[in-house]
Order: sequence, then C-alpha cells, then structure tokens
Amino acid sequence: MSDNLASKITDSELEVMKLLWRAKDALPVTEIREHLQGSKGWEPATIKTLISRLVSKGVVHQEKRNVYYYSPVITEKEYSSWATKDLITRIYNGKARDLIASLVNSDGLTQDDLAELREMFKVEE
Amino acid sequence: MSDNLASKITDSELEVMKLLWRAKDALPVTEIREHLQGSKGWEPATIKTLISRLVSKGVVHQEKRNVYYYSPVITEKEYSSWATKDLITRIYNGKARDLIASLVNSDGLTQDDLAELREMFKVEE
DNA sequence: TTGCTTAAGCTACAATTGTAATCTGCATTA
DNA sequence: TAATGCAGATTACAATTGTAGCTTAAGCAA
Repeated sequence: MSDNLASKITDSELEVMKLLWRAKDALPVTEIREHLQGSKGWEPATIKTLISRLVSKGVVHQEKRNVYYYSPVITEKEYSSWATKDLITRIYNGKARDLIASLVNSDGLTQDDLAELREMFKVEE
Repeated sequence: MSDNLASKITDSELEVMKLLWRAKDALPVTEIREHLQGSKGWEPATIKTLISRLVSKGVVHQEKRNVYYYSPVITEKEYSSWATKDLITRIYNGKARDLIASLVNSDGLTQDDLAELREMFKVEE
C-alpha cells in the first residue's frame, strides 16, 4: 500500500472500511447502509459518497453483479500498520521505541497489557 | 489537554509546534521564520497564518513584549501521548497492546529496538 | 405495461487545511 | 521628520472532508 492511498482514508471513510473488513465477503450498498445508518446516523447519500470516494482512492473494489458489491483492497493489518508507522514518523521522529516508551510512561497500558507485553518480549527472543 | 485542542493541530501546524517545543524560551516570529522558511520553504505569510491558528486554538501562548513572543501551551509529551491514544482508539479498538503487537509483527522495530524494549519491560517489573 | 423504489452518479455546500497576498500602523533609519 | 520595512491583522483561494440533496435509469410489483 502506497503512502498516498492510506493517507487518504479519512475518519468517516474509515468507518466504512471497518465494516468491509469485518464482512467476510463483498457487500452491496444495502448492507453497508443497514449497518452504518443505525450506528453512525448517516443518510443513505452520505454512505454512498463515502463508498465512492473509497473506490476512487483505490482502497475499495467494486464488482458489478446485479448491483455493485464492495470489498476492501487493503487489509486492516496493512492499514493499521501503515497508520502506526505514520504516527511514528510524524510524532516520534521515526523511533518506534519512543512510541512504546511513551505508552509505558503515560498509563496508556493496563497491568494486563504490561503482563502480556513482558510475555511477548520474552518469547520474542 | 482536551481532545478538542489536540485534535486540531494539523500537520503544518505541528511543524511550528515542534520548533517551539525545541526552543527553551518563547520565540518571536523572526526566529520562527528563520527556522521554518529554510526547512519547509514557507513564505513568511504562511508561517504567520500557522502561528495565528495555533494561538486561536489555544495551544500556543503569545506574550506581548516589543513584538509578540510565542510559546507552547501544551508539552510535546502531552501531545504525543494524546496522539498515540487517539490512534489506539481509532485503529486498535482501544487496545494498546494491539498497537504494540502490530509493531512487533510488522518489522516496525529494529533489533536494537527489541533489545531495548526487553530491557524496558524487565526493569518495569 | 406502467408506475414506484432505489442504486448509482452528479451536484452542493460549509468547515478545515495548506498556502499565501495585501493592508495598516509602528518603529527604525537616513 | 520623512521614508522604509516589517509585525500583526485581514482577506483569499483551492483542495479536502463531512454531510447530504437531486437526477436518472433500471428493476420489480401491481
């Protein structure tokens, strides 16, 4: 995924992506609406706009059947990993460890998190 | 720092904040320009706009002396910690450990990073 | 077959952001 | 003191984003 594509997923659009990621198959507008209209209170037109923009940006694929079916072109992992690297670049001077240090030192982590992380880094060896 | 304030620091504005954070004292426009004009290629007017917006947003304080002197109202740590939590909320479902797991599993970390993190979590105990 | 519903496309419009020019008044210089 | 330059304020303007309405065409129901 290029910097370009990912950087262009906006907050509202991300909600649509999240839905598509959760769905195992491509979804028609009807279903996308069904989920987002309630949870986000968006009008049908709004949802259509978001989908169109995601398609133009190349991060959602549309397949013509009876109606269009939409599916993500990038995976959630690809996106979150990109977003994380972007944060590290912009805010932590490119130093991933500084991000983690910041988390550790600002009660961003629960005791459980810490325990799990200790495990993670032990095994990682 | 409220969500409101921090969420409103844009990419360009962040460059100004970074400069103010690095400076130990309040800076006049002259000095801010001196640094950013070269590194970012911005016109004086652009820099003034960014400063004004930061002041309106309440994240930069201006003090009238001979000319105005500008200093950050929020610390860099406050901001980066906020930005990190924001990422975790938006992308990792609020789970900090998922962020770290993502880093570990996507070569976002160098060997050095890993070594240091192992240290960090050992001592942390 | 004819009209109703609605998917898809196009248009809209205000707020924010990136980038900057212009204006205005004070301070410094000749 | 008169001219000049620059700080600070105001205005500008296009692209992006959030949010949505209008139009057109096609499928489905009566």
